[in-house]
Amino acid sequence: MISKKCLYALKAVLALARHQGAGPMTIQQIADAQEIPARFLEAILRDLKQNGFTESIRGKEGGYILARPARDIRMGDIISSLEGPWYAPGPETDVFASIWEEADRALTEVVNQVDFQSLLKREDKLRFSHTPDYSI
Amino acid sequence: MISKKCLYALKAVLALARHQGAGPMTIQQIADAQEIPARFLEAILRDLKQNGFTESIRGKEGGYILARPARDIRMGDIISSLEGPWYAPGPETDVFASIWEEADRALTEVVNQVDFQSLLKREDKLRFSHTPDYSI
DNA sequence: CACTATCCCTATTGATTTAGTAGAGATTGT
DNA sequence: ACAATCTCTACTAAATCAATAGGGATAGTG
Repeated sequence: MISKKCLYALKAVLALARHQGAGPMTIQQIADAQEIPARFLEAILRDLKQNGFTESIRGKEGGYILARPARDIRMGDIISSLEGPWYAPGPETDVFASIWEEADRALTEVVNQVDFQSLLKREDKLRFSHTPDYSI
Repeated sequence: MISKKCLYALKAVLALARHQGAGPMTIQQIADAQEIPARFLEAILRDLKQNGFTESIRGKEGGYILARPARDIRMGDIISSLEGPWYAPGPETDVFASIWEEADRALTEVVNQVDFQSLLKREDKLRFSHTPDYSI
């Protein structure tokens, strides 16, 4: 099962992507926007920073920004940096090994095809289709 | 990460597939063949039975057999019966939901293409290619 | 019938991971 | 100096995982 930590990280990066160009976002802002426990998010953002996805500005007026354009960050990048590999590539060469590898490739291919720019677009479309239309 | 329980289950079914037609295999035999803790395997085989993959014969001369031909049992069947879904299909329709679904499909497709008859074949080939050849 | 090898069921345990929380420190703009 | 921010280490409660334990039920055999 995909961990909450990873889900939170994805949401946080999405929030930062949406905010890109508008200065840094504080942990609290991200936490509020995405309903993530702030103290937990703090640790997650530190991880993301260590992995080169975000940069931080300290002190007053500080916060987090994306280290590169949303277009250049893929879901798969975030996931694989936070989750360990989902199967153990042990030294034993049993029958299953090659299948785990193939499954891993299939999974990776899907999440690597989605960058955060396209996620923003997807989100916009979703919002559009879910917003009730009260006009007459 | 794929659980040991699931790995053990796959190995157990593989052992039963190899033994098919030769009467029931005891828990202990399977445990020995696949290096699985016998008491743990016991619980796993009960699960497999409940899910319709194996049948058991009680009493002396008893043991486990596959409930259907190896050809008709796929890796994916075993996995999805033992592991919960690897992502939580919640009611929230966020941007990620459709991607998790796609990833799930990709994964399922891989493991559903492999049945235990073909695993036996693969294993034979592996053995062949790994057996040192001492002839001169 | 007694015996023994087997599966069957419930409960318990120890280790690890997950999902946070707490408290104090360092940095920066005003 | 002050306040708002990030930074770091440590701690904890709950859940899950990987078994283990102790009987019970069943069936073949002499």
